[in-house]
Amino acid sequence: MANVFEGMEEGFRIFKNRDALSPHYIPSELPFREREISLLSRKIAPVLSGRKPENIFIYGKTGTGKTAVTKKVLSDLNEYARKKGLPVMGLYVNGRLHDSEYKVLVKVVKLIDPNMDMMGYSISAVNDKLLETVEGKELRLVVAVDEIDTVKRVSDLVYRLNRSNDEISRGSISLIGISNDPTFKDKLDARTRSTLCEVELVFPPYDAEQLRVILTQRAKEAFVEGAVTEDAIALAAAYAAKHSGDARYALLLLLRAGDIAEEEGAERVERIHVEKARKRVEEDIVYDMVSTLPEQHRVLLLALANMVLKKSGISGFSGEPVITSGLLYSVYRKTAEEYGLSPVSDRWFREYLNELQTYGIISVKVAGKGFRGNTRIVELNVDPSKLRSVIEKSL
DNA sequence: CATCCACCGGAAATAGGGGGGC
DNA sequence: GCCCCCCTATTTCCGGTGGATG
Repeated sequence: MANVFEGMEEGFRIFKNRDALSPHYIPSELPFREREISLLSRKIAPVLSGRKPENIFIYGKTGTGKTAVTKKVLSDLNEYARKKGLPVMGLYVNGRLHDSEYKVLVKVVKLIDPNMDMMGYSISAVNDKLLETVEGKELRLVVAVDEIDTVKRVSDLVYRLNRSNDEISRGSISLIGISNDPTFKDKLDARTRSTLCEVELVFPPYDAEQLRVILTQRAKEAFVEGAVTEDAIALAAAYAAKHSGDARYALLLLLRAGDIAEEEGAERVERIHVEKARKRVEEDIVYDMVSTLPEQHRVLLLALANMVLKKSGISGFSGEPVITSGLLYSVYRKTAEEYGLSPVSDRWFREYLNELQTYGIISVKVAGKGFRGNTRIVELNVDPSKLRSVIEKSL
């Protein structure tokens, strides 16, 4: 019998290193972010000479390089500190995965020393452990909390970490908060805002030309030489520029175009593959947002998607149907029951709505005139039919 | 203009899961 | 194993809020 792998390398004539296009890949060079990198590192640099850096707030739309820049700067910081033998540590925590003051603290302790797992201990025990460790080792920490807007009761976290500096005689803890929600800063109370936002850094979206350069650079790493045309790259860049300059979208587009070219057995990635990739990328993005959500959130979204598709709602001024929260709640209840789930109370439903809004999947605004009282109108920010198919598959 | 309605969101109460100490 | 502690998710309770209604 012939070797089962016979001829299989044929499939790899498009990609050389597919990972280079993945959203998690951190390239060694970040074009058009030199200014941000140098600003951020300069603001952090005092930590190397034993002073506590100011807290930093980073804001920018998705796919503007906030995470990549932060990770790059932190990893350079760690490398430099290791080389010089300095007790300096840059830590990265994702707020969506660690969405409470408690979870962030536990994660920070675990990042300092992977053997320390404080899960289950009281928050004050975790905090004491953290302070004791920082003081004992004279650690100077820079803690970056990505997607900080998804952390519940952020102000408690910011306040606690900041106050820690007063309670220890040696070492320090500085914060970097990262958010893509433009309203997040306004939602903070004045004291938290002035604490967290001592320094602010805004990341602008990329334009089409910049995206083209970024894609070209990544394509060099990702594709076999000559396996992608400049045309295809330019088109992907143009689409992404329209998509609010989102580099992640651009990379995903090229990745999917490559997949499609490979599936079709094409020699190289051309414009047509980028065109075809668009649909799949839209689904990828919806899937990304939805797949990690709890069941109840998905049911709620399914109910909403169905309502949008059926256009069954209450008519506003202009006569076009709008979906009020109360109406959505009753549809959600029915949907939940259809799937054999017990629906949550209306109070918790409102909490879900707010969470989904911070995730950016839906928008909620007060109805105002034309509607009774504090009624809010819910809008879906993604394609309803794609959302429905993704959720139905997952339930 | 008083009252009603539809919903908002804080606070307290409750259930449950993880963990230590003995 | 039992008891108590802490965090988290969820329910229950309830006092707003602001436009609609008569």
